[in-house]
Amino acid sequence: MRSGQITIKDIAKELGISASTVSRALKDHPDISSKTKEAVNELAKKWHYKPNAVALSLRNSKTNIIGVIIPEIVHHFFSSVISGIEDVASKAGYNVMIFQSNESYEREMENVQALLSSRVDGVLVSMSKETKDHSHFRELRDNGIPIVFFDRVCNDLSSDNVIVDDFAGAFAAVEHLIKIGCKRIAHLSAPQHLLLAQNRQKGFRQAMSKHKIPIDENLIIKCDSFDEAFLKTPELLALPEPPDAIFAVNELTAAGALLMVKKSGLKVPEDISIVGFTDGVVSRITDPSLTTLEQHGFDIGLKAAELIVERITAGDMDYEPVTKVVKTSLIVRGSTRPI
Amino acid sequence: MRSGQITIKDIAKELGISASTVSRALKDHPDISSKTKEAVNELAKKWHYKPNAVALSLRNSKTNIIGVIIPEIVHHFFSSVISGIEDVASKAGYNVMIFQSNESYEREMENVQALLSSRVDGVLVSMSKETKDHSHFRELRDNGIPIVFFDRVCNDLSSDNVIVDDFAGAFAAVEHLIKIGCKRIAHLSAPQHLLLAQNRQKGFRQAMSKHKIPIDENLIIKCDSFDEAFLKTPELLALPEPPDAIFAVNELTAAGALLMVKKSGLKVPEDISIVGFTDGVVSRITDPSLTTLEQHGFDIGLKAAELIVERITAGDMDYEPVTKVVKTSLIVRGSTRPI
DNA sequence: CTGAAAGCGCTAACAG
DNA sequence: CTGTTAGCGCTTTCAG
Repeated sequence: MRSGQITIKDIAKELGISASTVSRALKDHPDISSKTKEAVNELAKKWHYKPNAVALSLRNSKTNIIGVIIPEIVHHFFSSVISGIEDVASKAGYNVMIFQSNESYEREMENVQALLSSRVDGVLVSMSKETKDHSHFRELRDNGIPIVFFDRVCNDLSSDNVIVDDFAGAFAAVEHLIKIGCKRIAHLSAPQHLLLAQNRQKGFRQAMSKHKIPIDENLIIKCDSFDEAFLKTPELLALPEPPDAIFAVNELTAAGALLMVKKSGLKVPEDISIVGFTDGVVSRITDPSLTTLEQHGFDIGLKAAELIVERITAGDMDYEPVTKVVKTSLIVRGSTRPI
Repeated sequence: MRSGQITIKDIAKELGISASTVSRALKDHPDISSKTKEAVNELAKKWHYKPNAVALSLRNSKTNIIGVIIPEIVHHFFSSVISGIEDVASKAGYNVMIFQSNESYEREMENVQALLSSRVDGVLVSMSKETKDHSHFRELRDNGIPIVFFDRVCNDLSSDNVIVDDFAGAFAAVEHLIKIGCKRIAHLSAPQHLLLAQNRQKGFRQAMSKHKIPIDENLIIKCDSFDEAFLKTPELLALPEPPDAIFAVNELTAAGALLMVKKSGLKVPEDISIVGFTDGVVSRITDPSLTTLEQHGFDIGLKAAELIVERITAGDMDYEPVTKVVKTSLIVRGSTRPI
């Protein structure tokens, strides 16, 4: 067997015609005689001819590749997003190239370099927690590569964004806690340079003040992982006036808090109600299962991919950035007490 | 600003030299005068020149892309594998292209076509549950593209494999159940055309017979998802002689069984011990947390990626296939009673 | 030390 | 209806 894959030339040679004729025959060009077309198509099928995407990319200056940079793949939310992206992309004829930043700014910049080299047609990014400078993203745009940010977006770079309605989600969650009678609500929050964290905290505060509940700043702490919840929850419970509810910035943190509350002998939801954010498997599987906000990761992936495909096909880098907001939905489960 | 990215030609033109000189200068060719080199490198940096990977791919017939086909990204195990793959790949200078089969044979074949078209250098596959015919994978190989299967491997196609030691894992799990005194052990199993499912069941059977415990075939049922566990667990518990332990083929199934057992009023682990397979977040978060087998998804990804990179660099399709086995580790948690 | 030319696979303008 | 040519960006002989 010959090495390498079949090319248009191989077919041309076999049939004693020119490469361009083969090319035209394969795309059913009206100029070509049906006899030639038949012969070409038959041989192409027989030999399993597959157009060389690399050659096409070079010729058309279009790779049909969408690059994706995410902090961590191993994360229910992010893998859902990728799943959504892959879905839209494959339907639109694009392939998806994945890069992990591992929450490192350094790595994220390398990823961007690789993306530039690869000449991807568009890029989808959820920023690393470390990232504060955005010039590498600007470089993509300067090179005519459209970007859509999702979830962890840039506040200073004017850009296309697809985000969760963090504010409304947090607001709804906290309002729910208030409605079921909670008064001292703690908030386990993420670093405040993330827009997402800001908005969730804003939602928390606004819900509290709407219902005229004083905010105890001691109940708002930075705590955004399963392990950190193990450390910090006991401290909260040890306060002179401990909380009667916890609103956590994400699912794993909520699960960690839940475990620690139970371990300390308190009952959920009788003594303390807990609400998380993001509806992954985790929230369904804890005992009691977690009241949480469905974040619709898959939808975010869909929307982000649709938007980037739009930008790519428009081919015009002079667009007005849009921000698409995906609504969250409050899912009430066992970790909050009934009204 | 010019549209498209900077090319070697742009630099050549600006400097009044030829493209080939620029090319050589950029790769520090000894023939080139240091003055020229300096000028070229300076301008390249100033203009943010990035070599066009597409052109390189075409020229070298090498894309530096590794294609990955997996059933579902949204799955702790698979996303861990991808993470491992991405890690190795990026270090070795490869990019990773992701395709989901969504457990569909149809889709998997389309993925392979896309991979062929993309001229990826190598492919990593975990087969869909539906796949019984493997000619599409053979086509990859016939075109000189090496494949490494992981986790869900092909039994009839002789190929490189990276698998979990399912047999030993299952054996260890069941032996542990026996040691803590369980006698009637149920096995929630996956479809038997998957090698993985066969091996786990074999491990189950062998452990039982080693300890001379009779196997009740009514306690071996096909049940491999969270929802299915909701349906089938009550049936098991309603048997005249219900089980005193459950060994589930995966984590979510174990979690589903756990919930149903608790719901039926029985206590875990006092009345029934449960062991799962795969150590994802889920197993750590259930109450009690699940005794399970760490499947080392990340390691599988590492190994698979290392192997494919090896095959690619060897560039010889005439190799003796190897099967690498990643050991599982039994993690004992609260869902099994102490000895 | 540098340049011109050819070729990776494909297509589109141009020319019969 | 079909072939020739040129070019996408890059490297690598071969010539100077």
